[in-house]
Amino acid sequence: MARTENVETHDPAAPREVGTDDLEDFSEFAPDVFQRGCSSRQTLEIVAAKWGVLALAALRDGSVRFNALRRKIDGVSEKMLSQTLQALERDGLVVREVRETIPPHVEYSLTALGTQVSDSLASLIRVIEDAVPEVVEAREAYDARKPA
Amino acid sequence: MARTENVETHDPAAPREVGTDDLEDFSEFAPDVFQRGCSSRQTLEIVAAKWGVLALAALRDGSVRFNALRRKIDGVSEKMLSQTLQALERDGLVVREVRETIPPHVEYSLTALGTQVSDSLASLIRVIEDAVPEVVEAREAYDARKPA
DNA sequence: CCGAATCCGATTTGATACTG
DNA sequence: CAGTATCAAATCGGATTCGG
Repeated sequence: MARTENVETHDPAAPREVGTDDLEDFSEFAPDVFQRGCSSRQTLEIVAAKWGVLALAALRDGSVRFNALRRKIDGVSEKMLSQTLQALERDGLVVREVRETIPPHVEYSLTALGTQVSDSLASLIRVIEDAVPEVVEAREAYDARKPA
Repeated sequence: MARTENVETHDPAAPREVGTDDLEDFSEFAPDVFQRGCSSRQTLEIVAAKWGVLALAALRDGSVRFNALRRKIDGVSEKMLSQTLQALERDGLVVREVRETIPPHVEYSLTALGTQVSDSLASLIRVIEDAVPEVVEAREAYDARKPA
């Protein structure tokens, strides 16, 4: 019974929206993404969250500033990008470097681990982008079968 | 302004929770996951959704029945698994085969495209599982820096 | 200019119950 | 067995506000 006791409906003092689950620590066991609570599953949920893939992919170019990332990733809000980057930084996939200039200058880049992950994602993205015609066709066929 | 006019707070008659965005059709353009509305981005959001990765990974073993998938993917609800599989089927990554017996017998398997995607995901998962010790350490360091 | 914190509606999620 | 329906709760995400 190490689950949270936080039963307060919608606690506003909890800025823990992306990838900050606090289930049990499974780090002693063989990592298995299929087991919930496993660290690897937690990391997967951050990486494979709505903005995680795109953030990691966008960082392959090298070091990128916050607003440059924001512009590149169409549709992301400041809040979600910020949260996503924080979660990725916490898991050691991304580094955040602050240059104390005026105006401030913050750059994000990949760690070695982040680069490995990003490489896998790049291959995933390539497959998906190349498959667009096929996917569109599949969708049309599916929707024709199930118009309901 | 082609966005939905569905302003009714929480319309229960809308079973469109996974991967059924209805933005514009970008299929004429060069696919770019960074552009919202692009088909490739829609597919990515299904694949890289909370349960998409695990479902595709779980299907690498071959043809699997619904409840077997459900047992393998710890924590998934029937509803989400069902929605995820439907979305994946719609995009042509998964095939659903029904055997009209009593009791019913439904098997899911990967298409050729689904297999390609799943291969990328397998590599991603391997990286993440192998990195668990590193990630756990990174988390501790991060939390020590920012206990607030 | 960079980004974090707060507020709050909308969407997604998941337990449970129910159907073919 | 393989889902769908229902509803409450959690999460998301945009707008705005605040701080360095």
